[in-house]
Order: sequence, then C-alpha cells, then structure tokens
Amino acid sequence: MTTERKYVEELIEQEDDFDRWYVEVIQKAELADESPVRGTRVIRPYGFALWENMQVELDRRIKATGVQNAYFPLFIPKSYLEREAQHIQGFAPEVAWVTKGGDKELEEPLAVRPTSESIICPMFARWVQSYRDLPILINQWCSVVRWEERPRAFLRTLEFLWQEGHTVHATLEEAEERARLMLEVYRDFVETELAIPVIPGQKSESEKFAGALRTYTIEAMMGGKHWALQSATSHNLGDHFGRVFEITFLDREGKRRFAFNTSWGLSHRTIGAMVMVHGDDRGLKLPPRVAPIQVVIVPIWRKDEERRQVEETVERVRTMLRRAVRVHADLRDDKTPGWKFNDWDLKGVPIRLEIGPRDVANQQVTLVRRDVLGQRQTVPVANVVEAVQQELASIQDSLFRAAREMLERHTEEVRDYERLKERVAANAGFNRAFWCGSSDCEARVKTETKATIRCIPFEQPAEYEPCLVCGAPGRYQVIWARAY
RNA sequence: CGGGGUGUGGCGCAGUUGGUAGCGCGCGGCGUUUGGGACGCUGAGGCCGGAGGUUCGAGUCCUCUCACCCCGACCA
Repeated sequence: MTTERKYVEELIEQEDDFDRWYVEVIQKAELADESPVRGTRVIRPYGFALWENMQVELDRRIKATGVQNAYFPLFIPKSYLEREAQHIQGFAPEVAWVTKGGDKELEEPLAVRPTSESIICPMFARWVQSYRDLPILINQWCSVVRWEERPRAFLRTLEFLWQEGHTVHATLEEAEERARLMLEVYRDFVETELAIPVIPGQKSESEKFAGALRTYTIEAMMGGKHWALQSATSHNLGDHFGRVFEITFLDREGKRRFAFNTSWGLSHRTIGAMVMVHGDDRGLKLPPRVAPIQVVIVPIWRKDEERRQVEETVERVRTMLRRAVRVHADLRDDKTPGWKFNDWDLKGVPIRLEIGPRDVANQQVTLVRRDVLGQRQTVPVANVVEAVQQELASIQDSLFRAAREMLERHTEEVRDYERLKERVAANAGFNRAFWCGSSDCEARVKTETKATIRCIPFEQPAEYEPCLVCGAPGRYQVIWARAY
C-alpha cells in the first residue's frame, strides 16, 4: 500500500472512506467544483465535456425512436403544479418557489420546475384535437431544481442537468410500449456507452413516480459500499395527467377520449455512477466511448535537441490520431512526465502514449492503458491509429466486464430475513428475495434495515417461494438494497 | 429538525499559561531538471467566519451570531 500511496498521495483510498474518496476524486479530477450555494455545484469544462459526449449519444438514440427536441419554460404556475394531486404531494417538499419579480410580489407563485409534466401537459392539451395528432413525442434537455436536504455531487444536487421526455398517446397500450421502449434505450445507453451493467425492472407502488401508473427503472450497483443507484426511469402515466389537464381527442368513431402519457428521464447523476463504478485508488477510469480525452500524449525529453525531435513526433502522431479519436498532447514544460502520468491517471484518460528519445529513435510510441497500469507496450508509429482504436474498444469492454463481475459477486439470493439484515448492515450488495407484494412488508424492511426495493426485475424466476418477511406466498422476486 | 464537528494566505494545517501570525503544498521569477508526482535560490499573498465584550494588549478568554461538513430524520 505504501508504494501505491506514493502515486497519488493526495487522494484518499477507497477502502478508507469511499464517500470521501468520491468527493475528492470529483474535485481533484476537475469534474466539478463547489459553489456558493449549498447543494449546487459548478460543472467544470472536463466534467461538462463528459456530459456533452453523453448527450450526443443519448440524444441520437432518443431521436432514432421518432422523438423531437423542444424546450419548455423553467417556471410553472403554482396552480398548474397542483392539478395532479399525487404529483404535487410527491414534489411539494422540494419545490423552489419564485414569489417576487423585481420588487413586485407575484399574484401567483411560480415553481421552478422540479420536472415538467405540469407545464408540458397543458400544451399537449392545446395541440391535441384528433387521433391524427397522436402520438406526440417530445424531449427536452434542461436543468431542474429539487430542494434536497442532503446533496451529493452529481447524485443529488439542488439543480441538476437531465433530459426529460414526454409523450402523448391514444391508448394505454401505446403508452406502455413507449415507456418500455425508452427504458430499453436507457439500458442500452448506460451499458454500451457508460460501461455500467444495470438491472431493468419495475418500481414498487411506494417507490414509483408521483402521479404515475407504473414506473420502470434501471438500477446499477456502485463500487465501495455496493449501494444501488437508480440510473434512469421511465413512467407510464396512464391517463392521470390526461384527465387533469384535459388532453382529449376525437377517435376514429368521433368519440372524445382522454389521452395517455409517458415521461422518462436520465440525469447527470450517471456521471456519478461512472465515477463510483469504474474508479480506483488512482482516480477516475472513464469509459472510452464518452471520455473527453481518449488518448493523451506525454512527451519526454532531457535536452533541447531531444525536445525538438520528440515534439515533432508528438505532433505527427497527434495529427494521425486526431481524425479517429479525441487526442490531447500534454506539452506543458513546467510538469515532469511522472507528474503528468499521475495527473492523467487521476482524470481517467483511457490511453496514454509516451513518446521519448527511445521511441523517436525506433519510430514507435509507448502505449499504457489506464485500466491495466504498469503494462507498457510499444507500437510502431505507422500502426498507432489502429492500435489505439483496438485498445479503446478493449478498455470499454473490460470496464463493462469488471463492473458486471462486481454486480454478480455482490448479489445474493436471500431466503432468510436475518441474512438480509446482516447483508444490508455489512454493505454486502444486492439481495434477491421473494416478496408477497404487501407494502407493510416493504415498509418494515425499510425501517429495520434501511434497504428498499430497488426494482422488481423484468427477469423473474419460473417458480415463487414464500415472502422473505411474512412467509405469505411470494408474488415477485425483487432486489433489496440500500440506495444513494 | 435532533446529535457531533470545523471555520487562520488558493488548498491542507500549526499557533503553548493572552504579547501583534507561521509551516507544507500551490503560485510568480531565475537556474538546474524531466521514462511514475524533481531540486536550489528568490518573491508575492492573511484586517485569523462575523458582531459585541473582558484586557494596557485577543487567532487565543467570554457572550451572541453566521456558514459549512459529518451522523441521524427526510429524499423517486
């Protein structure tokens, strides 16, 4: 450990205090910084570049399902937010209100959107007249505000970045299909781009979105304490919002009907997920597909003459790579190579290329992978593009495998309530167990262990055993875990 | 809202029984260095969270207050 500690002396080790490691690594890798308002964070250029790369990939997938982007106002009149009773009940405690415009008291307070159903649905009501107008498929990229008691960088901040999709349909079946489709989009995005395996499933009644008929979720396991993180949700809102906002249309038979809605969102908390799932004692490990810098080139020289030759080769390699990957040449002359190695390890850049006099002489570069530090390989300059692309794909793959292995290793089928208590107390991970479906059993476990039902996985066993808590016939196999 | 803790250069901290503020890192300059966080010299930077009080004198003692952090409660 002492030799390890030498590399990044200022970063606490995960094992010592995972939560503090999380805070420190975000700060030191320059993903985000503190801001004057408690619970808000500045997202720095490196962190924002990561989010932008994520946006591009997710946006593409969303649009591929026929959705269009739009933008709705930040402010929602109080009366609008209050129309769906469960919706406002769920969000009331964490809504931020604007009551004054300049010096003038507003006639009606405006909510800063905690989510936009209640401002989008009234617009849907205006736009929908006939079954021919349906479906409407809208997405917006924006930030929302929820006045949380205990903020955590990226995972739970007062203001956070996300996309929220909102759709209207003629039938419940169509809404259901859309809700499930978008969850599948999220699953694919999170697993493919972020290299995080997830468990798709349905939320229990007590955990579902305020105002929804059904909520679907993808749940991921974080490193360290092996807690769960709800990584995205998709809701079938039924006709709850259709009725209160009077989104009606004439069907083919000329009959007036209420429309059905869905909404679905993925936020920048998934950045926090990447940090916690892939990171190690040296810092971040960013999945190549979304990493702001995929390859960093570190030049090494002693004399001015060497410097000239090395930088010439660096420039040549950078130009070769630039068309294929996101590459950065670290030409700072006030930092030593060793310092740079540690710095880029901390920032999670997947591949480092070292180019020194030896490499120049042999027309090669030295390639080091962030996920398997210490294993250096040399690559002829002529082959560098191909080699880098191959390694990036391989890193993406191995990050996903490692995360999946962690998920599997820390998941257990639990048949005894005492065992569940033990495992939750020990931060042992996910617990698969049978549940009768009663909210009493659910509440009891939450009170006694702090674990909640993360989801009812879509994948269910062929046969059901008795409820873990009360012994009544089991109706579902669920995942119990503590969550961020 | 309960329990605990911390506020001193950008960051991390020290500051004894009260005597007029210091260390490390970082930052600027110069020189030597550079294959896993180099070194020397030199320089800049602080009304010690805020208000009031005690005192000849307060970073230090007293009172009040503010902010932040941690643990609970709460939170899709």
